[in-house]
Formats: sequence, structure tokens, C-alpha cells
Amino acid sequence: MQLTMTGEYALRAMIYICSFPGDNVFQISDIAIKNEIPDNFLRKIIPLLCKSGLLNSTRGAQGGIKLLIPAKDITPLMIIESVEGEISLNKCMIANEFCSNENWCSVHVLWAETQKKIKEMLSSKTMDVLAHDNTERFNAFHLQKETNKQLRKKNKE
Amino acid sequence: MQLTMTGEYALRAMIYICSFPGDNVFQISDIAIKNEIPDNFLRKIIPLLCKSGLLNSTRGAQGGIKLLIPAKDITPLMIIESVEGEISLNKCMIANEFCSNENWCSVHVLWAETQKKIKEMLSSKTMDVLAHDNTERFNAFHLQKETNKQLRKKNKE
DNA sequence: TTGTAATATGACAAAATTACTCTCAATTGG
DNA sequence: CCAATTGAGAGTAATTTTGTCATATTACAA
Repeated sequence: MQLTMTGEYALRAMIYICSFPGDNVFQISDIAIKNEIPDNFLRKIIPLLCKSGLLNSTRGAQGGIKLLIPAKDITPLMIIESVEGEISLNKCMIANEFCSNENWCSVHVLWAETQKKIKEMLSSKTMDVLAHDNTERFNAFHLQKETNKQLRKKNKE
Repeated sequence: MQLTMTGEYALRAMIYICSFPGDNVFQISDIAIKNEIPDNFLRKIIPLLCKSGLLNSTRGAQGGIKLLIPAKDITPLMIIESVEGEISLNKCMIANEFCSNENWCSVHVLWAETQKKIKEMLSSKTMDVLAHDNTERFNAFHLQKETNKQLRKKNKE
């Protein structure tokens, strides 16, 4: 009942990319290092984000990847489903996955409702907001740490 | 991002048990056959439901398992968490699982909210209702099938 | 008190999935 | 052509899931 590393890394990468102006170009190796993602693994994940139309990649010298659509039009759900396929809480919720009880199973209905709710939640925020919040909170957190350090130093004197 | 078979089987077994009066005693083998659950596997799952206080088991002749608390006080979430541990959508949501970004990561907040929502959903129905709906829908579905069969037969004549 | 009927437990094993790595191909700009 | 960059496919190691099996434990009843 958990996100895989693939999804986690995709989210991290996208948050990172969305923290910069939309036309910035990034190298995969750079994203990998800055976000503690295994380089080779990220190279398998980025193409998925390209195929789903979130990113655009160009090979060769001066190549790299960049946002294909604005961060304000991207939701976490889109990212997760790009790399992990459609979210489903139970095998019986996958279309075409045969479940003989589908017609009458009362739990099936509950799964369906829950799944819908999850999708709603993961679509309720867009990447521009999340990325922005992230940098703000990051800065505030480290500023606070720095302040505390200085206070402790002062108290010692 | 899916329920395991352990959770699925636990739910099936509990729905089955909750479809009978609360003081009924069941044998694991019987539950396994009726619900298409591998017998040996179910024997690993049932004790978990006992340990969490949903079921009560007695060994020996005339032994078996039965509900320890009324079906109306049991939610699907309780069953799932009994056998799979606490639901968590991401490693970083597990208590004690270290996540260095926890303090500022904006996605962390979204995960937390989503997780809460899921727990709410899976606690919104109780097993007495689900089990009852299940038998009703099951009967209705099979009655309908039978009716259709007879109609087709009549049309042929 | 002994046999039989039931669950409990722990070690083990097979299968599936996840999380990668590595090599080579394709593309682009200079 | 060369260097820089992504793409794709095969392969692999680690982990998790999904069980099995043998043995222990317990309870009743003759």
C-alpha cells in the first residue's frame, strides 16, 4: 500500500524542476545529484515523464530536459500515474482485471469510492504551488536552524 | 500502491464471518474453502485478527474462531491494519522511518492529508452493514440471472 | 488418560516485484 | 567528426509477497 521509489523519485525530480522558471533546461545527472536519486535509475524514469507529455527532452550537446507544460497545470497525481500507471487500491479495481464478485461485492464499492477520493486529493494541489511552498519552507527551516545556532553561541559567551 | 493478498483474504474472511450471527463458530478450513483462500495461508492470517482483538480462537475439538466484538464495531480499516500494519502511502509517512525532509517537504503534507482521508473512508462503513449489503446484492444478482435465464427459455418456446 | 480435533508457530521456499546497473544506440551542436 | 547528452533493452541483486510444511499446543470426550 505504498508509493514505489519510482514514484518518489519522479515527484522529487518534478518538484525540483518546477522550482525554477519554466524554460530552464536540466541535465538528468544534475537532477540526480541534487535530489539524491541514483543516476542510472532516474534515466529510466525521466523518459516516462516525457512520454506522458509533462517533460520534453532533447539529446546531444546542450541537450537536456525541460517542462513541456506549465507547473500550474501539473498535479502530483499526473506525475505518479505517468510513472506507476493508474493508481488502484486493489487488483479488483484494475480495468480488465477480472473479478468475479464485481457485480455484487460491497467492498468493491468502498474501494472505488476511496480510490476516487485519493485521486481527488492528489489532484487538489498543483506543482507550482507545491514547489513554491517547498522552497519557502526549506528556507524558513534552515534560517531557523541558523538563528538557533547563533542564539546558543551567544548564550555561551 | 495496492492491498496485498493478506489484506484481501482477511477482508473476505471477515465479511463471511460477519454474515452470520455473532456467536457462530467457524473452522478455518471451512472459511478457506467457501472464500477461495489457500487454507495454509489463511492459518497465518487468522491469528493476526485474533491478536488485534477482532476474533477469538479456541483450539481443540469443537474449537474454532468467532467474533470477539460485534460486527457493527468493526471497520474495514481495522481489519486491514490488523494484518498489514498501519496504512502508509509513502515510506516517509511511517513513524520512526527517518525522512530528512519531513520538516519542510510540501509533498509530505499532502501525503499526510491523503492518508488521513483514506483512513476516514475505510472507517466510514462497518462490517455489519457491508456483510448485509453483500448478501443482499449477491442474492439479487443471482436472482436476476435466474430470471433472465427463464425469460430466454420462454422466448424460445 | 488417551485419542482426536482443532488452532499456533516458526522455518523454509518459490514466485513476483522492485530497484537498480550496464552497454550500446541515437541524436545534436560545434 | 567529436563530444555531450538522452533512449532503450537486457540483465541482476535485493526485497517482498505468497505461500508450504512440519511440529507444537490445546481442548474435549470417551
